[in-house]
Amino acid sequence: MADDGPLKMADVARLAKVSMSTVSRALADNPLIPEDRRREIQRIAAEAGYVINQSARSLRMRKTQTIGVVFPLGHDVGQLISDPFFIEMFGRLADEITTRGYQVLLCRVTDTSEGWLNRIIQSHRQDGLVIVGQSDQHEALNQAAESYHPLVVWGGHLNGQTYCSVGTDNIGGARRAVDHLLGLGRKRIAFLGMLELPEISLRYEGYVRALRAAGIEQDPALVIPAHFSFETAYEAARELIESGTEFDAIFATSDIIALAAIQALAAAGMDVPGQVSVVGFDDIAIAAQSTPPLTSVQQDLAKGAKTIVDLLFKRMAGEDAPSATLLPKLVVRKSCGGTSAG
Amino acid sequence: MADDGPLKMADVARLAKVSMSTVSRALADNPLIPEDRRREIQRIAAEAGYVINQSARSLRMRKTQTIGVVFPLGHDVGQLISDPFFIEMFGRLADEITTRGYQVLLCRVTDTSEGWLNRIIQSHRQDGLVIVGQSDQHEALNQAAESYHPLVVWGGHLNGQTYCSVGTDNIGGARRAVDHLLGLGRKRIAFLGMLELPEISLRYEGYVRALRAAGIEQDPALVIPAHFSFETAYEAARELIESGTEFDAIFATSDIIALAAIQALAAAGMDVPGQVSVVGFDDIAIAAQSTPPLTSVQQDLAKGAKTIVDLLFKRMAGEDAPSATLLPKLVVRKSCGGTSAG
DNA sequence: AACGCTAACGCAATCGATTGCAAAAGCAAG
DNA sequence: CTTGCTTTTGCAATCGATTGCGTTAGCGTT
Repeated sequence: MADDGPLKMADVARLAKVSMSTVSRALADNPLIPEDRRREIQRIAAEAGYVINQSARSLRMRKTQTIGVVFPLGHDVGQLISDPFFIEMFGRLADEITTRGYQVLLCRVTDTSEGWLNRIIQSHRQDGLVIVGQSDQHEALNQAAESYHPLVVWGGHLNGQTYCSVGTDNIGGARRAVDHLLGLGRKRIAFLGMLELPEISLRYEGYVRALRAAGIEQDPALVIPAHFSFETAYEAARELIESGTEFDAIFATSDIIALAAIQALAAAGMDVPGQVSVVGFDDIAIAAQSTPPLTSVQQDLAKGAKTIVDLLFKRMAGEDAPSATLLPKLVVRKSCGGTSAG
Repeated sequence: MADDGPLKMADVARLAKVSMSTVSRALADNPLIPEDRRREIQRIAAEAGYVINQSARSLRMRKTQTIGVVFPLGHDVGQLISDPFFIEMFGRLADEITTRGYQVLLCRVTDTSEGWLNRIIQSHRQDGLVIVGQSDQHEALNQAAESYHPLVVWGGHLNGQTYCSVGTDNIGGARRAVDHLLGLGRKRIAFLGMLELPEISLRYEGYVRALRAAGIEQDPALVIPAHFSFETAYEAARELIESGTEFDAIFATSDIIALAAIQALAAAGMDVPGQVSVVGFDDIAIAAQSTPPLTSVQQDLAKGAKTIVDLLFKRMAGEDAPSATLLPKLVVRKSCGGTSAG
């Protein structure tokens, strides 16, 4: 019984024959109320099926017990968050956040006009923000971070960056991947990815450095723009193949792009790793299962997510947490030939 | 300038030299305020970087512009939401929800003690709920639906169900899959899945009906409990193989389980589809990419998500939307032999 | 009995918006 | 200049909790 109308705290107070103040304090386990009475009130509230109205609580306390997770997608707007990498990151973040007793609000940004981030921040819907991927919003992030502290970004560490970020050493990871290909004797290495994205441009930097260190001249024809979706990446790879440009290896800036490239190569009758070696980035779960299994630069998402959330909570507590960089690891599988040559 | 302190509506009122009431109405595009004045006030607010505080708004309006998406996971508690099927469903739901101007709150239920659903509902953090998968909470759902209307469940349609659900015809889908295996001449068909979950038990029902219709006696030794995670499913398949029980086909109740089974079979030196045919369920993206490509019962998630959200919004508007069933489709690939025999 | 001190408790203000209702302003007709 | 009507505008109550501060109760001393 008594589960008809939505119960308010005043109702519980009436039931327990005390004031609202006392109920509020009792439910909050405030030691101002003697322990036995606290228990009693909690029991009465639970029995009546009473639950604190979070809207009211949030307003009064000026906190929501909620963390917003944002995927800017300044590029690829309106798309489903489909890349397994993002998805896994989201899952891990959700785990870390809920473990700490907070809720997760997914913010899909559909309107990236001037001030989009400020609009999210000022809505006060969340106590802190995780931004997954800088997209092309570096400047907006810098600006927002100036006055809003509880904010951590997953992405590369860029020049003139004032916000707190957590990310893999993109340059180093790419460098290691390309070095590996070079070690296998590959010389015409194609680069697939969108240079407009900061993280990708860092990977490009690693690619360039590896080539330079090996004394190999880089060929602009080998740098191909490719989005994160399977279809567009497949298309990009197909064009590379049909262009007639010679190449003996592909460094793809995400596993999805790598897998799409392998399919495109197979469709064109080219053997992987016989004719072309392929390396991906992220080391998502499917990488190990594909045919052939994919060599990839592994990002430790579990650790990344934990670091992000740790830093965020520090910042929410007013401390000033610094950015962090994770070390990538090259996982060698069959897609690039020799099991561990080089 | 003027982006230091969090602006309140009263501040905007002062800037615009009108009362708060007028600002509130202007920002809400209330025709009570003449259009030109509305525009003017909106401009002033935007320029000042003002954003409505959602906590306050939610409290007063008794609505949050937020939909909660819940993964009960009564089984497998504490796990990351890792199954690609759930993930894709989440992404599609998020798309449908944000498209309608609502936010998405992910509710990971960590405490399934008595009244967990009521606790979510009464917190008033959301205007409506989508529950993904009944888990083992059929009764709790039935009870909650009695007094809480804006709630739609993804899952099977069960006996004595009073809540609104959207789901694939599980019995029919399973029936079609098993019929296909039978058509290939398979007779010893193993069933991998957790019967405790309502949807899976419906798929079992389809499995049983198919066998019965073919006049084949079912063998309890062929029914193997298997969770949704790759590792546990792999273990389950390995045990089936090592048990020595003879079988020439596997009907897996999810693609992840099917993929794990294929790996386990390969590890045991058994050929798919030569010796054993395998069929999965869901037709997730990887299914087409695996080796061999997986035959699977396709669930149309895009349509499912749209239907769920459509029904939910109808219910939020007070209408009484009925449950819906989607028709599954068997996608035949190489993992079960003949390209389309049967 | 009077006093002092602490432990419990409740009053009422507060968080920041929305909105019913009444007042004010604007305008046309008499 | 009234009167009567419509269009604008603002006052003040409200949503449902939390909490600073003052009051009351309870108990031990002298």
